[in-house]
Amino acid sequence: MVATLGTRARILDVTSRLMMRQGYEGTAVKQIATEARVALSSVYHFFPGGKQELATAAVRHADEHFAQMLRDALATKDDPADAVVALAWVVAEYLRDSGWQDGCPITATALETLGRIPPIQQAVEEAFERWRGLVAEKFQLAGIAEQEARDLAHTVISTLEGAELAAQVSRSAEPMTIAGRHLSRLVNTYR
Amino acid sequence: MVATLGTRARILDVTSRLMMRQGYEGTAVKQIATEARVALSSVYHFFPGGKQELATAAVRHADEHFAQMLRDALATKDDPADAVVALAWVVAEYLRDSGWQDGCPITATALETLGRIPPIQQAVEEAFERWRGLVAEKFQLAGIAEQEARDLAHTVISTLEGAELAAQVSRSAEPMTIAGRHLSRLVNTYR
DNA sequence: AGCCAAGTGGAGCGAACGTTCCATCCAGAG
DNA sequence: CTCTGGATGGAACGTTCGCTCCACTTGGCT
Repeated sequence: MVATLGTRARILDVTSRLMMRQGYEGTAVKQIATEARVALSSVYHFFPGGKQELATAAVRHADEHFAQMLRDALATKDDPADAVVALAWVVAEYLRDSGWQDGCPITATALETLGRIPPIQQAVEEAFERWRGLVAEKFQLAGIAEQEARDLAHTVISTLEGAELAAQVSRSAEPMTIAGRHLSRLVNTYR
Repeated sequence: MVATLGTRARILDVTSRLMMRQGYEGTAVKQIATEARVALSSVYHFFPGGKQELATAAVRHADEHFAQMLRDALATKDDPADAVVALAWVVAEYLRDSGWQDGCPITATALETLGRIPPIQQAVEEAFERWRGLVAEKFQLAGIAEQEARDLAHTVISTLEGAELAAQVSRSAEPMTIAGRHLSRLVNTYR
């Protein structure tokens, strides 16, 4: 049913965008319904588990979307150090284009619900694990040993995550470009 | 008036702790008053600007507290690479001791209110700037050039920030220890 | 044509939200 | 002792929250 998929997808899109900017508690179900041009009852029709189920699904939705962005950015360069710089650059563009309003799509929701809404925390954990996996895979293909590649991926994701926040707060791409430069330097020490 | 100072300080302590764990929207003024064992009217007596003024003050309060922790950790080692490892270690201990519930005291509030409550955003910006300044100062004292020290401080704070989140989500100190190791390696490439 | 399930619209629930108001309390100044 | 102003306790405000319910419309099947 095309209309069904369209409506459901629209709800998820709006939810992940709003929760990215306002967090979990700061986003009302009514606002989601309004901005998605959908009846409030439809939200509960598609997500009978209510706000928690909706938020969990939105985290997974954003996870896939962000992972695709990472894949595309990593694929533009063969050299792992160059790829990391490209990663930082793509993310920086994405932040700037939103007027520094958008950042990591799940961080705000994650921080608010940590230890209080387990299904959301698990979805966040899986998202981070997937993103690290993409980076680690790139490093291994470039000849970096498995354990080192995994550890590097940890730091790459952590650093980008923190730099995103710093860039948003200061409304400047500088934290991202600096992070990209330092990360590529770090990666280069492993070959 | 000792009691007055005590009450005000108690409100700020509770507010910063609650907002760290639940964010801005997720923390009710009534809950703050209850946990601080203070009358609700007292909260508005000390912070006539309401929740926004209270949150702004709480961010500044947490800023000072966290800065002191950074200062202490940095002072334990002379070598800048060792100091960064100590930093990561101290933060990791702090996270673990809270059962992975506490993290950076201002990140959750910052993300939720970005671009929507300017005074809070400014307080967050000043906090990050202060923390970076402490790290940069340490690097300069160790003979690293000013510009390089400042850039490194950017990445150190960003990486620790991101690693904190990863550690909280995965309930493991591993992201912090990996971050510390990589950051010290990065710092060592600058001498 | 008749039917059934998917999806909509809108009213309404109790609870919790931020905030206000004011009577009261109490320590220190005169 | 009285006076006074900072601080408190408690009730109450209008609004919004997440969520439920149900009559209704709609589009694809037999």
